[in-house]
Amino acid sequence: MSCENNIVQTLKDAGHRPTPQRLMIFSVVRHSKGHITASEILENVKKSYPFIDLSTVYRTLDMYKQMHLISSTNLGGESYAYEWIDQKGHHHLVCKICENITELNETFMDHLSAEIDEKFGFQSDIEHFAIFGTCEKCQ
Amino acid sequence: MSCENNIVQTLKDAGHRPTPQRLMIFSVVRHSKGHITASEILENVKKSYPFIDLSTVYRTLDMYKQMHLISSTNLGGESYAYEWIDQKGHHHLVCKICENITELNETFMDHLSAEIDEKFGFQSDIEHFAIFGTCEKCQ
DNA sequence: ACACTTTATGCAAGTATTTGCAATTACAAA
DNA sequence: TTTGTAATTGCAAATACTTGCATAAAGTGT
Repeated sequence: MSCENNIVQTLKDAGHRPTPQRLMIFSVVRHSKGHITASEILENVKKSYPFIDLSTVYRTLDMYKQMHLISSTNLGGESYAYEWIDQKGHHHLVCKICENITELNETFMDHLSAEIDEKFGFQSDIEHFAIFGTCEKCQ
Repeated sequence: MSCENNIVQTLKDAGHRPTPQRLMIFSVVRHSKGHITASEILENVKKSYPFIDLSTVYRTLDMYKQMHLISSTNLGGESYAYEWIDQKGHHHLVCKICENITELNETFMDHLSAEIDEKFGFQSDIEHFAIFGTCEKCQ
């Protein structure tokens, strides 16, 4: 999948229209370092196109999510964190005491995924998980 | 932990007051078969005490959650599903196509938990997880 | 270019959940 | 019992996200 360069084609192939709003939202999420919230996306897109509505942002994010191009995660804050999905999904350990977030780029989830597929024939979409708990320092 | 009979003592031990509202909410969640939503809890409690407010329900659920007495899960619907935690946490496989939910009472998550603890010294609270994906029939 | 069909957008109103605050209640100390 | 203090409640208002609907834009055929 050539998500990087060819979002227009990717959208068309999936039967969706490559509207300016969708491309702008793509661009903001794609070039944001790490997580970004829906209203941050809105503010960013508004710099180039002030008339965009939050509902369009949410609808577009939903669409990209269904296409597995972005992930959304509840990281314990008040709003969801969105992120462009690169090659390997990644996960987070969120400490409920100090609120620190550790990245988990390992293949832990791949094992789990494989086990679930084997036992239940269920293909899991584990692209981005947040696991809550207590970190080493705070125990 | 004697969650079943002695909620009053459990609350006191944790430094919380066993108010009528909290006991009623406990009772509704404890005796509900399976998942229940915040507004279902509200409606149930209102049968005995019509003046209770939704915010009290949410605050009480948060408190029980922090005490690890209940779990809350986004099962893909519009509102969160709450559930009393019994001995063993359990998990769900939610099919995004047919929306069917499979229970996952196995120890899959225990392995994962142990691995994370080993590598990162991070104690994870994995009591109730929902894993989204595609079930066997819908693939 | 023109007309036609379908999809996507913006707006306004809705739902789920959270928060601030003044009034009330639980509990402990006198 | 009475009184004082801190926790808890209900209410109202806020926030995050979703949905319905009329208009506008995109894609297709002529």
